[in-house]
Amino acid sequence: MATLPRLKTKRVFDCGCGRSGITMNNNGHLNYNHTMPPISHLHLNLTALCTEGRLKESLQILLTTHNLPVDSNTYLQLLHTCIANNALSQGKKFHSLITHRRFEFATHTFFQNTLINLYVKCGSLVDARKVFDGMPERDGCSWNAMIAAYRRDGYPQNALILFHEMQRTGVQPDEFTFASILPACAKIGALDQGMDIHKSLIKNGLMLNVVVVSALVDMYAKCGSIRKARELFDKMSQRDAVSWNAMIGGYAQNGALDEALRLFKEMPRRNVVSWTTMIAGYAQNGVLDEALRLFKEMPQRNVVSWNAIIAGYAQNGVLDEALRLFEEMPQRNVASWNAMIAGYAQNGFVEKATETLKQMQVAGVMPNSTTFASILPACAKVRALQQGMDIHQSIMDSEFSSDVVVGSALVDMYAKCGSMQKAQEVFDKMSQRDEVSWNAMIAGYAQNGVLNEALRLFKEMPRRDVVSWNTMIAIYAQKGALNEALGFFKEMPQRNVVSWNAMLAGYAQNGILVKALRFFEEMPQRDVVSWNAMIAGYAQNGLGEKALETFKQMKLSGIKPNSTTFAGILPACAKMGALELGMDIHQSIIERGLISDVVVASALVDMYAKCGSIQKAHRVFDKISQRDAVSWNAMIAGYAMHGSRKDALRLFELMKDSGTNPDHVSFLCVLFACSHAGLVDEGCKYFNGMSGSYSIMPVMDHYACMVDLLSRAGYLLEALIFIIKMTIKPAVIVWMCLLGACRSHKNIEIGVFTTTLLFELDPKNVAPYVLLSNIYAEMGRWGDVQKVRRLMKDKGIKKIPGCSWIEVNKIVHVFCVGDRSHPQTQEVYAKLEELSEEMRAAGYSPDSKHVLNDVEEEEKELFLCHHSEKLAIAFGLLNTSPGTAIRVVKNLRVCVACHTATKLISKIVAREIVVRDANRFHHFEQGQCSCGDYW
DNA sequence: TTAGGGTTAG
Repeated sequence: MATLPRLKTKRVFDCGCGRSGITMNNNGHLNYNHTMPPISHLHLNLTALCTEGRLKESLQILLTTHNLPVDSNTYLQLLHTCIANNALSQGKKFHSLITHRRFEFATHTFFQNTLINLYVKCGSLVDARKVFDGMPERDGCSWNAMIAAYRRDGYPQNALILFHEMQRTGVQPDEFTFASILPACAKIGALDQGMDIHKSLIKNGLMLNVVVVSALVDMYAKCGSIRKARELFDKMSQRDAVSWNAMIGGYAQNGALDEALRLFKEMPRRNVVSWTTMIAGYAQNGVLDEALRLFKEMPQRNVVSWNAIIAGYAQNGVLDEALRLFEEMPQRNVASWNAMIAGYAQNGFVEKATETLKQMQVAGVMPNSTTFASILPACAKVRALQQGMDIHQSIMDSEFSSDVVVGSALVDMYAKCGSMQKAQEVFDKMSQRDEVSWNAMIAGYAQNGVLNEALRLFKEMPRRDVVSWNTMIAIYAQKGALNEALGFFKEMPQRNVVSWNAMLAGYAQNGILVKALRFFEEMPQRDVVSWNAMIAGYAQNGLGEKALETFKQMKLSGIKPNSTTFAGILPACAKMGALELGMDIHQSIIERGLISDVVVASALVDMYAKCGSIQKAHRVFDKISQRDAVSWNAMIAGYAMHGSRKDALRLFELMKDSGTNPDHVSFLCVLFACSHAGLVDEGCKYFNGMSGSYSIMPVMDHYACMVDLLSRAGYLLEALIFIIKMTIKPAVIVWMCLLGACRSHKNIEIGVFTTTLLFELDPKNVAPYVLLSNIYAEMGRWGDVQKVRRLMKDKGIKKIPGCSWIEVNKIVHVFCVGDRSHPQTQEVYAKLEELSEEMRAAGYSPDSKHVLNDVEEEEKELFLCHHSEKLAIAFGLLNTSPGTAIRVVKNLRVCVACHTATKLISKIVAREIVVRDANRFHHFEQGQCSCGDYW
C-alpha cells in the first residue's frame, strides 16, 4: 500500500457535491465509493510543490517531463490546490494539459466532477458548464454541483431548468439537490415548483431531515406562503437555528415585524444570523431606529450585520448616516460597497454612485454584477448616457460581460437614454437573454415611440411573463388606448397588482374616474401605487375633495404614503387652498424623512404659494439643497400670482446665476408676472430672449401669455396683429386672452370679431358667450345681452357654476353661487344682509352695471349678488376669531362688484381677506387690494 | 438549508 500524501483536510478528494468520493479509515487507508483510477507512487518533488501551493513550478515540471510517473491522484491534488488558492488560470492550464495527454482517468465521472468543482469554486460557471455538457456520464454529484453553483451564483432559473433535466434523464435527486433547489424556488418565488418538491420530499421520506425541511420552510416563507411555512415549522420534531431564522426572516420580510420579534425572543439560542435577520427586517420596513437599537444591542456583529444596517439607511435615503456607518465598519466587502452604491443610485445621486464605484476600485475591491446592475438604472433614470457608456466599458473589461442581469440593465440603460440602436446592439450580442432583457427592449421601443416594434417583440419573445403583459397594458393605457389595454389585461394568463394598477392609472390619467374607481374597488389587493393613482387621478381632474378623502382612507387602511403620494395630494390642497391640511401633510413629510425629495419639496412650495402663504413657500424653497427647474418655477410662479413681480423677476435672474437652466415653464411664469404688472417691454424682451438665448421655442401657452400681456395693457390691436403673425395656428386659449381684455377695455369691435371666431373654433365653449354678454352689459346694451343668453339656451350651453372654498379647522367648505345647501346657510345669508347694510351705510351703492356684470359665468340676485366667494367670506367671518385673515379660493375670476365689495368688507370688519381666483391672488386689506384693481 | 448588495412592468 502506497503512503499517502499529507492531506490538509479529510475532504481533499471531495468532488464537490457534498458526498465525498473517497473516505479514509482510521489506519489511513482509503475506501472508494466512486470509480477511481488506482493510486501509484507519487512524485515527491511535485507533491511538495503542490502542497505548498507552488502551482507555477508544478506546472513547469509537468510540462517539461512527459515520462514522469504521475498518477491521477496527484493531478487531483493539483486541482484541489488550485481550488484552495482560487487559481483559475492555473487550473485551466492543468485541465488543458490533462486533456491533451489523453489520460484515461480524465474521462472518469469522479475526475470530471472535480473539474466542475474547480470552475465553480473559481467562479467560472461557463467553464463548469462546458465540462458538464461534455461528460459522457453524469452522476448525482455532477448534477448537484452544477445546480448548487447556479443557485449560489445567482442563477436560480438555470438551477431549476437543470433540476428538471436531471429528473428527465432518470437521475434521482437527493437531499443535497433539494437543499439547493428549494432556495432557488424561494429566490424567484416559484411556489408551484416548490410545492411539487414538497411532495417529492414526502415521497422520498426526507421530511425528518432538518436541513431540507428548514429549506422548505424558508421557501414557503419567501414565496409569501407564511402560514404554510408556520404550519411546517410548528410540526418539525427537531429545529435548528436555521429553521428558526428562516421563520423569523419570513415574518420580517412579510412586514409582520411583531410576530418576527415574538419568535426571536422565543428562540432558544440566537445567533448572529437571527439578530441580523431582525435588523434587516426593521431596516427594510423603514423602522430604522429599531434596527439601530438591535444593531447596537447584538452581542457580536459580522460584516453582514453591518451591511444590513447600512443598506437599511441607504435604501431609505438616509445616506449621510449610511455613509457614517460605512466609514466606521471594521471591514468592508463587495456587498458593503454595493449597498452604498445602490443607495446613491436609487436616490438619484448618480455622481455619488459613480464616485463610490471608483473609490471601491481604488480600495482593491472588484465590482461584481450587482455593482453594475445597481448603478446602471441610476444612469438610466437621469439619462446619463455618457456615464452609462463608461460603465459599459468597465463591464466589457470585467468578467461580467456575459452576465444576463448586467446585460439586461445595459439594454434598459440605453433604451431609457433614448439610444435604441445601442440597446438593440447589446441585446443582439447577449449570449443568454431572459424575460427581463426582452421586457427592457419592449418598454424601450414603446418609450421611444416605436410601438409597432414593441408589439412585434412582444409577439416574438419566447416566454412572456407577467411583466411583459403589464408593459403592454401600460403602453396602451398611457396613450389613452384603454380598450387595447383592456384586451391585454383580459388575455393575460395571470395578473398581479401591477396589472390592475396599470389599468387603473390609465383610466385615472385619462379622466375616466368612474372606471378607475371600479378597478380600484374590484382589485384583489391594493398597494401604495394603487392609492397614489386614485389620489393623483382625482387631484388632476379637479376633484380635490375626493383626493383628500381618498388620502385619509389610505392612511386608515394602514398603507404608508410615499413621496409619490405627497406629490399627488399636495396639488389637491393647493387647488382648494387647504392651508391647514397642507401644513399637516408637511409635518408628515418631515416625519417620513421625505423632505429632501426635491419633487415633494417643490410640490410643498407650490402648495404654500397657492394657499396664500408665500413666506412659508419661501422657507421650504430656501431649504431645498438641490433645486431643479421645477422648484424655481414653483417659487417664481408663486411670486407672480401674488403680484410680487419684482421678486419673481429677481428670482428668475438668481435661477440663471445658480446654474439651473430655465425651461419653458420658467418663461411662462416670468411672462405671467410681467403681464400682471403691465410690464409690456420687459415681457417682450423675455419672450424674444427665450428662443434667442435659450433655444426654447415658444408654445401655445407662451403666445397666450404674450397676447394677455399686450391686450391687458390696452394694446388690443397690437395683440391682434401678434396673433395674426403667429407661426402656429392660434388655439382657443389665445383668442380667449384677447377677448378677456376686450371686456375690460370695452372694445366691442374686436370683442365681437373674436367671439364670432371662437363660436366657430370651439362651439361648446361657454366662456366666449359669457364674455360677450358681459361686454354688452358693461355698455348697457341689454337687448344684446338677452340675445346672447338666448343663443346659449338654444345651443344648450351651460355655465360652469362659480365655486369657492374656505378651510376652517382643517375642513374644507365649498360654496357654489346662490348655494343654500350648507348647514349654516341661514347664518351666512343673514351675515351678508348685515354686511350689505353696513356697506350701504358706508356709502356703497352697487352700480347696476356692475351687479349685472358677470366676469365669467355666475347667476346673481339683482341688488346683492350671492357670488360664491361672498358666501365663503361670510362663512369665514362667522367661524373664525376676529382679527385672523380669511382665505378663500375661487374657481373663476372675481367679478368687479365682488372685488369692490370685498375691499369694503375688509375695511368694515378690519380683517385681511385673501382671495385666490382662477388667475391670481387678491389681498384685501383696509379697503385696498394688492392687485391695484388690475387683474 | 437561515442574515447583507442587483436588472424589466404600475
